[in-house]
Amino acid sequence: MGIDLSTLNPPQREAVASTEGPLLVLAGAGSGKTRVITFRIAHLMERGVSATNILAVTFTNKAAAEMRERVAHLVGEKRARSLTVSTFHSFGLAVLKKELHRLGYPKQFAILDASDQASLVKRVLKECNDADRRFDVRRVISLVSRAKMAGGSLRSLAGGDPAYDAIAREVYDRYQRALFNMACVDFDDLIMLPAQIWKKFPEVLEAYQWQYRYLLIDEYQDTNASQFELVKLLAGERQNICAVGDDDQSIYGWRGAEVEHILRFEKQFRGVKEVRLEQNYRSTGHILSAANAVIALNKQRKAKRLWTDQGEGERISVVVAPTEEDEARFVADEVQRLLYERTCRADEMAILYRTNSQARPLEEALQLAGIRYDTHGGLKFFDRKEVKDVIAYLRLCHNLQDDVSLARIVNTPARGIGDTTMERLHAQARAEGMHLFSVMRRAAQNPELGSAAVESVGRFVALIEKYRALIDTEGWSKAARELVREVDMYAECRRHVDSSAAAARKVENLEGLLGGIERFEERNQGEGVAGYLARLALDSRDEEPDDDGKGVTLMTLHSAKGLEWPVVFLCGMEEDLLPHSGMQGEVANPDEERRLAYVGITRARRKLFLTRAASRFKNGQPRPRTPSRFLDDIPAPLTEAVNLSDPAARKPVNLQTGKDFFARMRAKMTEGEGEG
DNA sequence: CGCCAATTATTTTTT
DNA sequence: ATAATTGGCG
Repeated sequence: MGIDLSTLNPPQREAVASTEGPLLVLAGAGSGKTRVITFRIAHLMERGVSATNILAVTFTNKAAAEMRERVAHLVGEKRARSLTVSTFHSFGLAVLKKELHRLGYPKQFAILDASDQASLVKRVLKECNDADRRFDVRRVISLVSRAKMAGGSLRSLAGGDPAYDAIAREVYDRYQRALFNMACVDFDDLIMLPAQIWKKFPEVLEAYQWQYRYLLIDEYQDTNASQFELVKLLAGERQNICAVGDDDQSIYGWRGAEVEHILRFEKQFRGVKEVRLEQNYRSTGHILSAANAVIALNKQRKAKRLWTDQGEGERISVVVAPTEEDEARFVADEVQRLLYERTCRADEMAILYRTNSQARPLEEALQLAGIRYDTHGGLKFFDRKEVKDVIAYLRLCHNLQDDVSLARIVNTPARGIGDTTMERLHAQARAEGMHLFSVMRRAAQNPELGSAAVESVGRFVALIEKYRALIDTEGWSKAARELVREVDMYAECRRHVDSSAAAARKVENLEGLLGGIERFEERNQGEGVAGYLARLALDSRDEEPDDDGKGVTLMTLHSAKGLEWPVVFLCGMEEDLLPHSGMQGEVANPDEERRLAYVGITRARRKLFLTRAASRFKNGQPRPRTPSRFLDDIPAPLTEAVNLSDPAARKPVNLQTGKDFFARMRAKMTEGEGEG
C-alpha cells in the first residue's frame, strides 16, 4: 500500500485520481505521461479494482513491456502479472485466437507480414487486371489497407484516382477471399476482425466488456478508425475509458491514424473530462521554445504551451555542412568529443533522421571514428532472405493452405519447379477453388504438366509431408534443423553471393534462427510453431541484442517517439527530407511533417543539434539542397549557427559550447525520468 | 522448360 | 542490398 501521489503535479494528480468515466489526458512531450499512466493503474488497483479488469493498450510491444514493468515496481510483480498490457495488434490476436472460428476460419491461422501481403496482392492483381500491370502494387496495397483500417468500408475507395479506386475495390474482395482460403490474416485483420465478431455476436462482446472494465489507451492520437471502433465497442455503455496522447505528436497518418479522434474525443463520449499536462520535465528552455515555435504554426490542434522551470540551457546548434559526408563527419566528431570530454556516455546520445536511407553515411562516419552505435529499425534480422525462406517452410508445414509461403520456397533451392509449372498449377487451383498444395498432390493427373515437372512436384510434396510428420514426432525445432540440412540451405546461402564473408554471415543468420527456435520451444512448451510464427510477425524486437544498448542510438523520427536522450542530433534538416516530399516534389501532409519535426526536437533533454547538408547525392548526382522551412520557424536567439564551410567559425563555437555545456550537464545528469 | 548470370530499378515513416 | 526482369544456354 501507499502509492504516493504527492510527487505528482496537480494536473497529473487529477489524471491519476479521475478513475471513472471518459477521461482525455493531453500529455505534452516530456510531461511525465508514463508516470501518470503507471500511477493511474496502480491507483486503480489500490482502490480495489482487480488487475484482470484493466486493459492498457500501447503502441509498441516494447512500450507494453516497459509499462508492465513500471507498474510491477509500484504494485508488485505478482499483481502486475494479471494486467493486460499489449498493443492493439497483440490484443486483437488474442481475441482472434479465441473467437475467429466464429467467422468460419479454422482453429489455426497464420499472420501475413508486409512482404507476404505484397506477394499476395501482386498475385491477385495479376489475376484480375492482368497483362499490362500498369498499377503500382504499393499504392494498391495502401488503398486496400486504408479501406480495412476504415473498418472494412469501401467508401474510402472513392475520390482518388478513379482507376486506382476501381482496381482496389476489385483487389479488396479477391484479397480478402484469398486470405480466408489460406487461413491467414494480415495486420489490419487483427483489428478489423475482432470488431466484426463483436458486432455480429453481441454476447461475445458482452463477455469482453465484462472482463475489461477499465480501458487505457496510450498514444491515442495514432489510433485509426478501426482501432477506434474496437475501443468504442469495448467501452460500451460504461465508457470507462482513459485516452492518453498528444495531438501534436500524431505522425502515423500514413497508417490510417486520424488526429480527429483525439481532437473530437469529447464529442464521441459522454461527459468527458479533459486534463492537460503542460509542464515539461525533460528539456531545457531553449529547446522547448524552439519546439513550441515550430508546432504553433499548425492550425488544427489543441493549443498547448509546454513550459519548464529548468532554465534556458544550451542554445541549439544549427549546423550546415557542404555535403552529407561532411554532415556525418561532423556528427561523429561531435559525438567523439562529448565522449572524450566525458560529458556523456554513448547511450546518452541519439542521431535521428527522417528516412532510413540517411543512416548509411552516418554509420560509416561512426565506424570510421570507432564509435559504438545501435541501429533500431532498418534492416532487421527476420527480414533476411535466408531466414524468411526457412520461416516460409515452417509456415507451409504448419498450414498447407498457405499459398504465399509455398510460392516463396517451392523452388528455393532450385528443384525443377519453374514459373511455367507454377502458372499452370495456379490456374488449376483457381479453377477448382483449391489451394496450391492440394493441387500439387494431384500433379500427375494434370495433363498440362510434363513428366519432369510432375516428378519434381512429387518430390516437393513428399518433402513437405515428411517434415509435417517429423514436426509431430520429433518436435519442430529439431525438424527445422533437419530440414535446413536436407534442402541444404547452407549451399543456397553460398550460391547467390560473391564473397565468402557474406555467405558466412548468412549461415550465421540461419544458425541464429535455429537457435532462437530451439530456445522458444524450450521456454514455451505448449505453444508450438503457431506461437513462434505469431510472435515473429508481431514483435520484431530482436531475440538477442548483440550489443546491448551501450552505443549511440541511430533511428528514424518515427521510432524515436516516446524516447529521450540528453544529446540529440537531428540530421537532414532540408526541404524534401524534412518535410519529406514524394514523387512530384509535393509534401503530402505538411502538418504531419511539422509534427515530426516537433517530435524530433522534443527528444532532446539538454543539447540539440540540427544539421543539414548544402549538397546531397541523389541518383548518383550531387544536388543543391534548401534548408528546411522548420529552421526558419525557430527564433534566431535560440540558436547558434555553425557553418562547416567556414573553418574560422568552427572551432571557437564548439569549444565555448563544450565548456559551458560540460559544467551544466554534470550538474544535471543525475535523475533519469522516462516518458513518452 | 528451367537454370543461371547479368542488368535494372527501388528505399518514408511500422504494428 | 534485393527484387524483378531479361537473355542465353543446357
